[in-house]
Amino acid sequence: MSGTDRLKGRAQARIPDRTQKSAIRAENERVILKAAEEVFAQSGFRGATTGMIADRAGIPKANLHYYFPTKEVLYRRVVEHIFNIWLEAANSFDESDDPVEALTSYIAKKMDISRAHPMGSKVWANEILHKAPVIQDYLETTLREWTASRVAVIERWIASGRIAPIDPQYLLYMIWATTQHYADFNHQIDTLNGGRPLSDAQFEEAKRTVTGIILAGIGAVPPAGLAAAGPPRDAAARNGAAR
Amino acid sequence: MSGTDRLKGRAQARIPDRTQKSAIRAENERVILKAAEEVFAQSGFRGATTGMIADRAGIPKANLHYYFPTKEVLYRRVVEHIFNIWLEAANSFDESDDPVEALTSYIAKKMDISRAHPMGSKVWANEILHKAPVIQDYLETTLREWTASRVAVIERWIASGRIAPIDPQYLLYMIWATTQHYADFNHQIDTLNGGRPLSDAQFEEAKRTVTGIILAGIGAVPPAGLAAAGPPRDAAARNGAAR
DNA sequence: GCTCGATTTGACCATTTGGTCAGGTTTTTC
DNA sequence: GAAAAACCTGACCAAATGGTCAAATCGAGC
Repeated sequence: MSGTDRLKGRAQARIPDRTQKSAIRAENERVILKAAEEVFAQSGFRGATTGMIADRAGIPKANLHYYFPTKEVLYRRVVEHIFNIWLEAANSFDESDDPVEALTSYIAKKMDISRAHPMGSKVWANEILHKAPVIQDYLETTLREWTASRVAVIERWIASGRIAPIDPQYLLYMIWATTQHYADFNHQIDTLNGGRPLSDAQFEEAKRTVTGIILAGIGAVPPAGLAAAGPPRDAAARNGAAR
Repeated sequence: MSGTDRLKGRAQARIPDRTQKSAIRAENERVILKAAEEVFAQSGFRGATTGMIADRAGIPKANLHYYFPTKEVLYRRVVEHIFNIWLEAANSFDESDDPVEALTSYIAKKMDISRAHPMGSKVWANEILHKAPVIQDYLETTLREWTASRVAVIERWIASGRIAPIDPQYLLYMIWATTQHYADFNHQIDTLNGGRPLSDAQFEEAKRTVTGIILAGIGAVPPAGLAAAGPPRDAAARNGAAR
């Protein structure tokens, strides 16, 4: 489980330094990784068997082991994939220096990821739940740096009086928790929604609600529906429409 | 995994109807359940082995199977235990009909549970992540009813203008997600906190931040630190302050 | 201090599972 | 078009694991 030691397997050294992998290999790896993501999400690292993954990918187990020497290597690849998607979303945080715009776009992006990649998010959640045996190094480097720099951004917002003085760290956790909840706990959400997944409209409403509560919660914008006395556009419009 | 069929095992019928179980049995079950909660939280249902649980409980594996015939029975007992704690917290939602008081106390209670029972929360998260193979029935009955009734309460708050018109369902999800995050993702939080767990003071700050953002977010209270100028209540004052 | 049910446990078993391997087939390269 | 490399796969193996069992020990009531 250490993850630092590698290349002890035999197949590893067989790949020279060529950057170009054959089309067959690329396609098969893609199929296997997709299957692996689903099975790992559904069953966890331990619960997933290479047999299950191979079946779902439509290939014999021995073939899977031809491309990925061990279950652990395969799992690590899946987790790295998720983390890259997560990082991509992270960029939308910097789209603007305005808190309303930046947070709106970041939250929307994270919500969209939860909807588009629920499996990946679950794998990530599982990994953290089990103390990140495979990706602890990412947490301590990339994630730590990203978080620190965004905390700084939020602190500037506070200093310039654009949002209320809340602790940035806990605001970020709140955003992460809330957005990922729609992926990780989607089974619970579906069950409470009468056993059906949220419709597109419902999901958009959830997104609006989440964004609205957070923005209003940090004083970046007035709470929806209240403050109706003000000017025509902005909050007043939301009053009647919502719900 | 269905959960509806039981009593097919042989050991089940051995327990008559007596309500009183021997002191030895009670104590051993307690120790085993505690160990099981930790191991299931750390490794998931599949990743946990009865051997690991027995070791942690300090008894031979065969002895564990004397008290709990199968791993599944043991797991179910653990999950039921968590669910009961969760339900207990749920009551604090009804402590007051005032949104500020009710939500403050509910959020505080849920945060405290995350801190006091992180293992239990993780087991629950794991269970939902894997589509609730064991507790689907709870989701469809108790949880569904509880949620519906609290949605109604929140709707009354909205109707009487005490909070902004947000969708109650998504507010609840937000509270659940955020509070449970401190248990389920505590490893990530610890890592971002320099590898150390949150101190009591930090945790209280987190609790305040979460409560503050949510209450302000739904317009139950002005955002901390802002809106200090205007009239005491009335959201209109917040309008200009923001942004 | 005897009896009988409750408890304890080492040894054991069947199944599952990650991973290997030898030998075959296909694709690429020259 | 043939040699080399890449790819494929049925059969197999050692280790791990959930669960069983028979025999031993303990404990409360008489």
